[in-house]
Amino acid sequence: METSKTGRRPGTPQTREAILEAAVASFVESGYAATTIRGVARAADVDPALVMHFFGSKDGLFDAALRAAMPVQELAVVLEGDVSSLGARLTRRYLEVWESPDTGPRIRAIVGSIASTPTAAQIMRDFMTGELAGPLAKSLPGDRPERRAILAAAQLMGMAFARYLLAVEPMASMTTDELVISVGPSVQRYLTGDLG
Amino acid sequence: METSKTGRRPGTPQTREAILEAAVASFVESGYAATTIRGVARAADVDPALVMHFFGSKDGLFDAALRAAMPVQELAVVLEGDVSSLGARLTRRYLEVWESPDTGPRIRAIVGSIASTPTAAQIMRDFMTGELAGPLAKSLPGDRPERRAILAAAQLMGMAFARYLLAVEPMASMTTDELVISVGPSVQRYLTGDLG
DNA sequence: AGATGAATTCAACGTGGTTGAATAGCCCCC
DNA sequence: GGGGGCTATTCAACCACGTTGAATTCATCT
Repeated sequence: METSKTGRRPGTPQTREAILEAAVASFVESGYAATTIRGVARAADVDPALVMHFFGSKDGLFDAALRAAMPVQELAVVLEGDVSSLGARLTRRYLEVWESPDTGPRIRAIVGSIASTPTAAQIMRDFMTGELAGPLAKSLPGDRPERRAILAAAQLMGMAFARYLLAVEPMASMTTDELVISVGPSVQRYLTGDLG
Repeated sequence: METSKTGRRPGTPQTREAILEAAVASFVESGYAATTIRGVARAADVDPALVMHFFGSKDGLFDAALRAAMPVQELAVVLEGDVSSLGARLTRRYLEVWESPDTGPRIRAIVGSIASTPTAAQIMRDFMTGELAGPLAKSLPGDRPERRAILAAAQLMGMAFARYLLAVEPMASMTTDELVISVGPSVQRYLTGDLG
């Protein structure tokens, strides 16, 4: 007899994971706009409506695909150690996250999609406050630690934005060490210096 | 007789400008994704195909609408005066551009659309190098002026990104003066300080 | 065995960007 | 002063996309 087309497939369904995997790949490689639900469905060998069934909307898919994949990856590990050299350590660690082959592309996909999707801005906001500035503020000795932390985070964002998204020269071709030496002290000033 | 539907309209055609105006308004108010060629055409009381005829594609329309509208607006005016306090002046001027009711929304529209459209990144790159870092580098006394200028520009971008696009706290609710006092010295360090 | 619920597909709708052909007004040249 | 060519303008259509609703099949619980 014919293999049935519609209805539930036999066997244990891990289709949801397959869809997510295909979605992450597409969002990372092609960005939000160029990623289509139909394309993801095709890649996962599945009907487009099934993607909707699981994730509700294209935005929901983006959310599920990239929020889970955000690097909770031990950015806080650099907080241990003396705070007088935290600026350099933090700058270096941050650069590593943007350059790592698995975390970097995802971050770029999220940051690049800000304003096209409402979720992207929310993910980024959650990351900056919850993941970066939050823990950072807790380990700062001076006054107004939240302000210090967010100023440092903003400086790091700007550096990454210019270097990895815009790839503007001569920022893009500086070495990591040069960046740490150049930017680190500014970060350090936000963390422990005089803010007026 | 009937007024003709198709063919050229009588009178001097300044339709192109009307389309551009409608496009700027829509891009600024609604962003790139939510702006539709059909909607712009409707607002300009014109057929969608005419928009294509003039601007080639949605991306071309975006380019024409917002590149021309970018603030060549005297960012270089702050370059006059002593370079020892340039950091503060530049920071203040930059904030003004992002906060001005006519330039601010346009910049936000462009920056927010990066990666959805290839043009947005190009516009932003041109702005950072040609408009900001370029003239800045020429008026710097120290070594590696291009690097100094781009580091300062990146710092300013990060501040604006966190404050105006993400609106992350406590960055969004700081006053302009507080920002100038906090961020100005970091910019100053990039311009004239020791970079290692 | 029957019922319930979840997984899966199909077909369709509406909208959006884009295209190709067609028409109508303007201007230049003989 | 009439004809040819350029440009502005519209119309109709195409195709891909996000999304929806009903239908079907499988797994599981009672």
